[in-house]
Amino acid sequence: MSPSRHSGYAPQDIEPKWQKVWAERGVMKAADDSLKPKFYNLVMFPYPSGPLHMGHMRNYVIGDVLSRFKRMQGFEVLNPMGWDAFGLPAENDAIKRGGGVHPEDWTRGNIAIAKQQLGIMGVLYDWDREVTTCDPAYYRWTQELFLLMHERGLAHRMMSPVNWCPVDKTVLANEQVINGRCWRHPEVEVEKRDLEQWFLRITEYADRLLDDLKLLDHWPERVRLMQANWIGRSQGVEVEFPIDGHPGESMRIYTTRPDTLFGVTFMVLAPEHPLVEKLAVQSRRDVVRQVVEASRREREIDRMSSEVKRLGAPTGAFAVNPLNGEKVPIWVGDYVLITYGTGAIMAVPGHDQRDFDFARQFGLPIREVIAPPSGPQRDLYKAYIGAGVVVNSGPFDGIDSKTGAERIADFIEQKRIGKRSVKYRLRDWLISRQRYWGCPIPVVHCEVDGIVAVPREDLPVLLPREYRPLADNAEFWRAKCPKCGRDARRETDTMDTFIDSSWYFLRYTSAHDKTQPFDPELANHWMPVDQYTGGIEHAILHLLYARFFQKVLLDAGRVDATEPFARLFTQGMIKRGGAVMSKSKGNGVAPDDLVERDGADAARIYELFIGPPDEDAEWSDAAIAGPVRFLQHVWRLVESPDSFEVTGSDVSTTLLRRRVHQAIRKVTEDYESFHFNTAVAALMELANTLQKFLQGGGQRDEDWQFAVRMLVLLMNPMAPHAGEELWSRIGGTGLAADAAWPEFDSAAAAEMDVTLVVQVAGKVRDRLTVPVGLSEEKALAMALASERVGAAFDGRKPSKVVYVPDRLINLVP
RNA sequence: GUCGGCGUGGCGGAAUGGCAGACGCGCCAGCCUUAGGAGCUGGUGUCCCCUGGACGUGGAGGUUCGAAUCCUCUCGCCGACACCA
Repeated sequence: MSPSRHSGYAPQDIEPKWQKVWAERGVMKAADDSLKPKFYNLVMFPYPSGPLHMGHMRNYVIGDVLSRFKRMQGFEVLNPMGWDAFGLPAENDAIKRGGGVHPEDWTRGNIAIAKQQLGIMGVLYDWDREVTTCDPAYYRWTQELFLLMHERGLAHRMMSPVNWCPVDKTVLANEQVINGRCWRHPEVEVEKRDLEQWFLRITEYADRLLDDLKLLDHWPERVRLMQANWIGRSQGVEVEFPIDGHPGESMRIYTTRPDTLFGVTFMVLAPEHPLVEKLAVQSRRDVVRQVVEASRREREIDRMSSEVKRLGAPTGAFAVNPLNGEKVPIWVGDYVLITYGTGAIMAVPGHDQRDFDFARQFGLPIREVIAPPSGPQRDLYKAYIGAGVVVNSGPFDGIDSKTGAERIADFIEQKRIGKRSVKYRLRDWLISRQRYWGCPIPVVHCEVDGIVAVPREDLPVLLPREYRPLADNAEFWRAKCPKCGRDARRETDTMDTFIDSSWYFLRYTSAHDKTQPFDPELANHWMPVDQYTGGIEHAILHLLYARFFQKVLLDAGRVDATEPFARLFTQGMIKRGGAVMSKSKGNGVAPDDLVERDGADAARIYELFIGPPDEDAEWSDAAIAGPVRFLQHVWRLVESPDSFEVTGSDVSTTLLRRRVHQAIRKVTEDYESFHFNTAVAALMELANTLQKFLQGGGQRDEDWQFAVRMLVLLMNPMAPHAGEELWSRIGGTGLAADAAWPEFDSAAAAEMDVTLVVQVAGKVRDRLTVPVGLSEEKALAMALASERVGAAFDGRKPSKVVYVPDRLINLVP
């Protein structure tokens, strides 16, 4: 059934019409040379994995509302769109279908569908700037940026343990490892193999990535916190422990608690630590090797439980505590990570829970060196990890642990047995993927010259059309060394797709540049992105990588902005049936069906009205009726105001004017602050006021015309098709999309009378209608004159009066 | 375990120190109507001695003239990270 039957509102008729007009007139084309202030509005580009559902669409609707709003406010808006088109799902899907579909065809097909879906939702972009990361015209510049990283010493090859499926004989991405098993062969455990991999040295930027978070005061606090935790800077001390009986050999450890150095009762090496083999005494070698092997396998299996039994064995060697000369045993233990700090620790079971558990399990001694302020009694089941007074620590006894940590660190540096040091949990970024559907890494391996970059003029290194691993494609990997001309082997790894998305926002600023990744002048004109909108799932990786790229490009003199995204908004997910809407769960709502039944405008408004956009929301199939009725209501108000019966109401012309100006103020503020749900509510209220005005027999004079015009313009960013149609029907000049945003008149918006709440001891006793700005004396007199209040005081004076003008008066007896 | 977020009618939510429940969904009653899943009017937190009043924002305490809002503790749900020395 079409809603048109009763209100005349027929979205199916008007929506395609205006979509065509917007496209023909290039409404969302951004001019590089405009005199208007620029506004770069960016929505995270999608991975085209299939048709979009209303969960995805929320993001694009929010972005579109903002673009349209900012345009009407007089900004030159850059609002581009593209496709994060490389990646595993394309290959997985091809595999699922027996290899029948080429990843590229699958991807291009999905792009075409998604693009069409955005179109029918009335979401506009400057499609002239469209980028697709799997286009050679794009990835050629991804390769160029890789070369830039390589030249700057930021891209390097290094041995690294990777996940290896023994059946497929291939490396797996982390996402393809499920509970330590291959996603396609759950019967076999994944192995760790050491392979040479490409890394980007993001750790060199750890400090700046952390410190510059302070500049991002328009980012959500929690995203900044997540990034700070991910980078994980800690300050501590590295200390050398000489090894007993191995002159010249020492064990370097890192600790954030130098105040506990006198509490060391043993040392632990990570199983992968090179000293393990060297130090293990003959009689211990087999046991130690067993632990190393077992922990190697253990690593792969989900270790969610904190009650895991530790793996460990003594090496038989001893280290000497450089502070007190004590000999302590060196163990190997699976709880020490080779990837953090020095891969070796001093164990202080008295004041570290993990060391405590290990000591308990293996019967190692525990010594107290920090006395808790609460007294000397110690919990036998856990370590005391708090601050206190240093004890059993020779010359440092008696000082508080915080000062003690500094004194001992000073002492260590004076004696040259160690130094203060900063560590990060952030690792270098492993970007190699042994996968077909990705951007080829543009280097060649030559037996004589080693790793040689492909010269820029030879870019792009084209991904062959033939779908099979690049390492198996001799036509691809057979190459000549660019330096010496000998036969060489082309790199067959492709890049992590997060690289493609780390610079796409720069490409939009000059999407057709044939000589460079982006034109620095245009990039500097548009950057930074004024508003970036996307899912919270990208709070860490994508946003960190993009910030890293921006800083590298800043250092290379290619961009001026320190940070790429000035303002960030992370929208919540749409759930249905309690689960996040997704293709795999089959609970997605297709925009196509909604558009057909209720129209794009109703679908858009419902998505905005569903709740605060930064929070998750539960989809209701029934609740879209509200937005549908709202649009019909507005249509009827504008197109057939005579159809409202005059039944009497008290909405005067003055009140109508006032409500209109209040709505302008409210809706403008709500758009600015992303409170779209309350913006919709404000427009619904305005429509209800217009109806009351008609029912009160209000004349359709200038004030009425003004009210209608404002209603249409205010709703236009959210319901642009109905907005355009009504705008043209009421004789608006040009497109509503190009109309100037309404300004409110604060005098016209001001109320004459307000409701003053009268409280006695904080309880509401009466409500008085009083003029704005009433004096306290008059308010008090009126309050006491009130029957229900006067009775409570019976002629006595209140002991206290709290008066909040235009709001309330509270009388305390 | 660590960090963070959220708990308000039957439902989505509004109110960020000042009238709790705006706006909408659903529901109830009525009107109109050859019947539409339309439109219009009124109602819709709980309870009571019902022109009024008491209680009410997960729970317990606190600060304040006044708390959904701030503080402490606690319970529940969700998310991120997870042996980071």
